[in-house]
Amino acid sequence: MQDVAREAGVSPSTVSRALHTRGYASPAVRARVQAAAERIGYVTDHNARNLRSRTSTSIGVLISDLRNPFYADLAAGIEEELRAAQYQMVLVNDDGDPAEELRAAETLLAMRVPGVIVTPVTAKCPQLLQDNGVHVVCADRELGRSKGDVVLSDNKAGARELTGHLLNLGHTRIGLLIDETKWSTGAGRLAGFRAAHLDYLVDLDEDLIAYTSFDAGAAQATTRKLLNDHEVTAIISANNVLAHGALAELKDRRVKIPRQISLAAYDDVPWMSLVQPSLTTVDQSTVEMGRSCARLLLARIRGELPPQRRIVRVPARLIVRGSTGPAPR
Amino acid sequence: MQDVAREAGVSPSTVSRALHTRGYASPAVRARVQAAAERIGYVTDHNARNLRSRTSTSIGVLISDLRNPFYADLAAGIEEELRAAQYQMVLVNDDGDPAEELRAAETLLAMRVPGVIVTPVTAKCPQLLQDNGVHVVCADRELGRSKGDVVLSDNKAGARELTGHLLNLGHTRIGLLIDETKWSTGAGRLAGFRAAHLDYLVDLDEDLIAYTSFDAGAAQATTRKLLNDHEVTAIISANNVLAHGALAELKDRRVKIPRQISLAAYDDVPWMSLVQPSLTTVDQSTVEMGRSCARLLLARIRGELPPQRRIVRVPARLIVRGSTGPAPR
DNA sequence: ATCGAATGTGGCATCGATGCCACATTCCAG
DNA sequence: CTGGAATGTGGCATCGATGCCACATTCGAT
Repeated sequence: MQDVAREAGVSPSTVSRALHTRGYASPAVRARVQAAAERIGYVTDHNARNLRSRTSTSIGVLISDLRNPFYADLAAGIEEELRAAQYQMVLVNDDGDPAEELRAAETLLAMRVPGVIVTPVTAKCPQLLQDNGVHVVCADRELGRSKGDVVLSDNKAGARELTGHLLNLGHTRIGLLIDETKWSTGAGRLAGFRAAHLDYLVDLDEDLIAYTSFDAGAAQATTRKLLNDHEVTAIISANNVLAHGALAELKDRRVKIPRQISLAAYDDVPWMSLVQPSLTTVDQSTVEMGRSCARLLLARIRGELPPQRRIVRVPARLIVRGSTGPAPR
Repeated sequence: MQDVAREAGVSPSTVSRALHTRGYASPAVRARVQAAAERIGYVTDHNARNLRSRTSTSIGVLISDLRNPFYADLAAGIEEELRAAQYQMVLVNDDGDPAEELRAAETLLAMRVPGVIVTPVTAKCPQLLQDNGVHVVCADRELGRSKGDVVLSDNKAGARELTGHLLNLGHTRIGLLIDETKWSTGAGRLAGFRAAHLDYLVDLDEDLIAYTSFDAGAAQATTRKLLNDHEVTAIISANNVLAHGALAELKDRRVKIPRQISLAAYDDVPWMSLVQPSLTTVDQSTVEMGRSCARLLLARIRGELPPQRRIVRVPARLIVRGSTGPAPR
């Protein structure tokens, strides 16, 4: 910047004003400075600016697994919105590991980011960040009674609609493949599943709720067990990973979908419309969810929001495709 | 840091040495300083450190579309390796738009990142970065005769093996669905396609090379045209997006795969093993490719490499599944 | 006992951008 | 024609970490 000042024949202070802040600067000087900057290829040093102004335009994004299209879409939505607002995205995978997550949070603190978007694994992580004055938006899930802003899919409504769709087709024994119910995500989907049974006055056999772990292989094994031990005419999987496992098992068994068994999933991802038959799913508008997170966070950073926490519920949409049909009688 | 110094009863210089650099610092003082830092929750300010040392531990990653599993896997591999080395990933989507790409490059310059990994859209972008002393690794493709390091899938070998597999099954009229051949990626795959025909002494009908654009819808239309205008017994699509379009068209036509037509694709992504029949593909080890990029870049940054450019070719692996079979006679 | 090396520690300038304050110039009103 | 506001511009300290240099202390060797 010194160089630009020399080149333009003004002081560094003036250069700063001319290029960035909206302080006094005559049009003539402004033009001259800009020309000079252009000429010598000057690029502002973010580190210096950040140091001085005690902030940064980088936003931390902490997710579990970029290879899962759900997180990838979420990140894509976030990035899109941040980029439009001239912010940068620092992306960290935590692999669902609390230790990694905490380490990442510390790194982001060191970077003095003004905000972080996180799909939290542990409540400690958002806590640590907030304690240090960093704005936090939790995405996709809520841990216990947290304090900060949060953006969620309307899990209960979505699962209720999906389950209702199957009940309406005459299914009365529907298996639910689910991995966790401690976080709001799983809890909501389970609640929706239950609610739909109430809506249709169908008794819910608790044994048909098959708990598994967040892993396609495990989901396949659990599906196998479910099918061996119980009579079901339909299966709902609580997310795209579990759907993968369930479908693999049905495929192995050469079960006719939906003639013998209907299959449906929460969280629509591209492959679900490519398989034969294509899967009935709930689209949770993941990209839009990402955008919402970013918009909310930016508004918070700019101080445009009242202090109380905001909960954004992104509507879920049922997409009926070929994998669900009338219950075999 | 001042606070830590006061807390520990030493000077800031000593704190710096005790915590970070490997200068003189007695074990006693070092321990005392660390305890003090811990107590008041001190976290190094990266901005200050970066400013002073004229560098940064953030690495820029410029890709076209995070929602495409290819790029997501690439980014995941990069992030994994960077994180292990205590670097951060600043991820930017350029949507394949040269203007966005250039804008992103400027932002990364402003951040004073020591290196960037990019799937380049324009040669200008790596050029600009290199001119400003930033190390660049190009991933997945090479533009013209570029100067820098590059990590590529062994496109020619992979495509040759895949095409050979089909020729070996007796197919003599194989359609190739491809979007571009100006970049090394498409050029390599096309070259492999040709080479295989030579290997098997099969005349290649140039009309069977169907040029389309990087978009599933367009690929579907192009596939339709290909099937309408020509007799083919097999189709190869040059990447996962085009495969999506091709499969959609075959599905619409209720073509029996592989009885009537065999389908194969370059770039294995998860859905390809889920569809019925599952697709024969070439796995380009995308995650490993990402890791390679990061390793190469870090080595470059650390000055561990000789000056001449390095070209890493990641082996591609043919995966034969159910979508390819003997040519109908 | 004395000198010089070895080993720690503090002082201070520095990285580049910013924003406050002071100062210079222009301009209009009285 | 003069005083004071209005409008620009430069000087300087500052953000926090670093690394050089100088200095202080300890220790062993002669």
